[in-house]
Amino acid sequence: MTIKDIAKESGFAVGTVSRVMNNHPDVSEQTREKVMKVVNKYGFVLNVNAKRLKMQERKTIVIIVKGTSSILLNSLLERVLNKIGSSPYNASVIFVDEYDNEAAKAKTIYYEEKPIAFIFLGGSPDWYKDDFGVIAVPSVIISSQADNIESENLSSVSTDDVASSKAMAELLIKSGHTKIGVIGGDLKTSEMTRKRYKGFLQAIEEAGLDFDEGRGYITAKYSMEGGFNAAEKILRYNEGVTAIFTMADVVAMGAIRKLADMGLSVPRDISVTGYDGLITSEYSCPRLATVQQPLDDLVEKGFALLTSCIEKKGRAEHILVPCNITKGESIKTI
Amino acid sequence: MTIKDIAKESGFAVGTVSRVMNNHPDVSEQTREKVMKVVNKYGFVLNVNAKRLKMQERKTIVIIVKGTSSILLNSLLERVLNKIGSSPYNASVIFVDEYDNEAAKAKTIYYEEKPIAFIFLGGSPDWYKDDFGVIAVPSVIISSQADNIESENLSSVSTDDVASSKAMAELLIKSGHTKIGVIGGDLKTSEMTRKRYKGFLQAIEEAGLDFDEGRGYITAKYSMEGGFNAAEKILRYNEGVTAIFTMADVVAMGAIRKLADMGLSVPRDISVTGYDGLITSEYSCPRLATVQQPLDDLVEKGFALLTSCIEKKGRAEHILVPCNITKGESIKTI
DNA sequence: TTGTATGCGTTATCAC
DNA sequence: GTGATAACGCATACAA
Repeated sequence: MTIKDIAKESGFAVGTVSRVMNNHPDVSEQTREKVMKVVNKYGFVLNVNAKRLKMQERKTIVIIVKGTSSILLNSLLERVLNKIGSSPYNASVIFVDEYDNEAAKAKTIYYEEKPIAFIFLGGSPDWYKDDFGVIAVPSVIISSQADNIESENLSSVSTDDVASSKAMAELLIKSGHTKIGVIGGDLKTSEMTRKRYKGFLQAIEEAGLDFDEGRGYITAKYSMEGGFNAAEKILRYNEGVTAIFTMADVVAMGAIRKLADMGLSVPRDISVTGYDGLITSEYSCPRLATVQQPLDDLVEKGFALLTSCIEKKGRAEHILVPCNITKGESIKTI
Repeated sequence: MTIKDIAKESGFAVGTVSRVMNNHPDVSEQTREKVMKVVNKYGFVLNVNAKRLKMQERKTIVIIVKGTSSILLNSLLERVLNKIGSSPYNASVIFVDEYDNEAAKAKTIYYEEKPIAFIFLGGSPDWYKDDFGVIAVPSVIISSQADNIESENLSSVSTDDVASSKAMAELLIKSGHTKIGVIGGDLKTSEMTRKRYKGFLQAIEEAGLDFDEGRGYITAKYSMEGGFNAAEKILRYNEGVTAIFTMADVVAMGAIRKLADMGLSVPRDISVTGYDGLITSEYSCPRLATVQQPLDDLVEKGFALLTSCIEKKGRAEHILVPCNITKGESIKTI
């Protein structure tokens, strides 16, 4: 069933049918009706491949999500899809593996699909240095900073990891904690981890506290399992710690679970902080002290930036949005 | 940049370039190398639209996910994408809104994209009755049962909700609970909810217990918030309940949070059961008694069924896979 | 082994 | 307002 068949059956030419299908104004109401009757009769839909080939269509925004298992990224994705749904563009979602190079993947897609723009959800700006060069369409990284990449096309909207992390550490310090352990990501590979660590260290330093970078920092995967395994090490290597600063809510939850297994109650025996502000953090027992990622704001600003780059040829920008600290119930004042 | 350009620069004809690009055997090694050199020079990639138009390509499996916010569905999606990644097919992911008619959406996509198959993640078999008729490609619903739809193309792989639910209720009863409240979904719209309720009622009946269907069943959204709001009602309407049977882990978690706010500790003061076996249930405090959905098995069988339908023209089937009950720590023996 | 020519289904540019 | 026709970029049957 092609436009040709519709033309034949309705008695008009293909050009006319095409005009009807695309709602062109220069076709008589009578003709439109006749054609539509045949179209509806067969439930005919235009062949998108032919259409796209012909139109060199560029209406698709490709969303590249780093890993499917992150609750945070899925929340962002949900919002982004909503945004795109009520825009003239359409979305194509690609999931790349946790440890894959998403910029290289984007490059392939860039050539193959010729999207009008890219949205990256999560991801490591480090990749982009090498691979982003050829991508000549507006792109935005949401939730990771990319101000160290000098590309005319790549924007980023993120929270200020250093400042937020520092604020959370300060809350811990203000609550009387002086011996704090940290469970974070891999400092070698994750820029985000480095930033959050930096903020933490700034707070420690400004408060004049001690921190043993060798023993006080435990590297873990950003997962419940990661937090679970790391919690024990924190206690073993750091006698007298009264608080654990983690770099993700999931890590905090894993840690809290492990502590409970060790007979330690949060916050009675030890305090724990999270990061991200997942919905779960509001319902966990205890409610988590966490850095609230402003998801709506992030997506709102990111999408606005992207469309401005697409339509008005605006320049790429790097925006930082502020975070709120949620105190929760997982910090004890001592 | 088209194959024409590559042809011109490499000194061969478009046909030859095409054959090189598609790894046809009947092209000399020398020619292949020369062509590839030019291809690599520009990072040239074939235009997928032209290619698909020409080949009438049907290699795409469309995955329709019901809502982005379900952790369970995202876990399934992750596994399905992995499966497809190591198959000759490629995936296209579509998210439909929680309350949308996914079968109608599938119908549109069916006409537009002409996929070779559909995979539905979650969803309400009810829709399919009306809208599935026209979809003449193999499809499988994973995690929801569809044995009441008589379509030659629609398979389903799911757990036996009635049996699993019954087993969970029996565990509760065996632990000494006789007055149990239920927090479930909307019985009017959700077949899954009806099945889980049916299993629960069977256990109650076989044990000769009483259950007040009017006051004992509280309808809630499948979310933490839903469970949070419903928990209080359960207690208010049912004096002396010692256990709450919920139909999802997220609901259980919301309920547990509410109970904690009311000064009630699980399982000391009241027992709570979940359903789904989310990773979170293993790390929550307390660990949740839950029905473990065998995600790997579900996806494995679903994909096998689908490919058999695609390739060997096997018939659609409705498979039930068994669930395991995880006891967790949220049930008190009384 | 390689080159040439045709058509996939659509849109847009002409004519009429 | 409508009809004819030339592309869009590719794969392939056929010719060389």
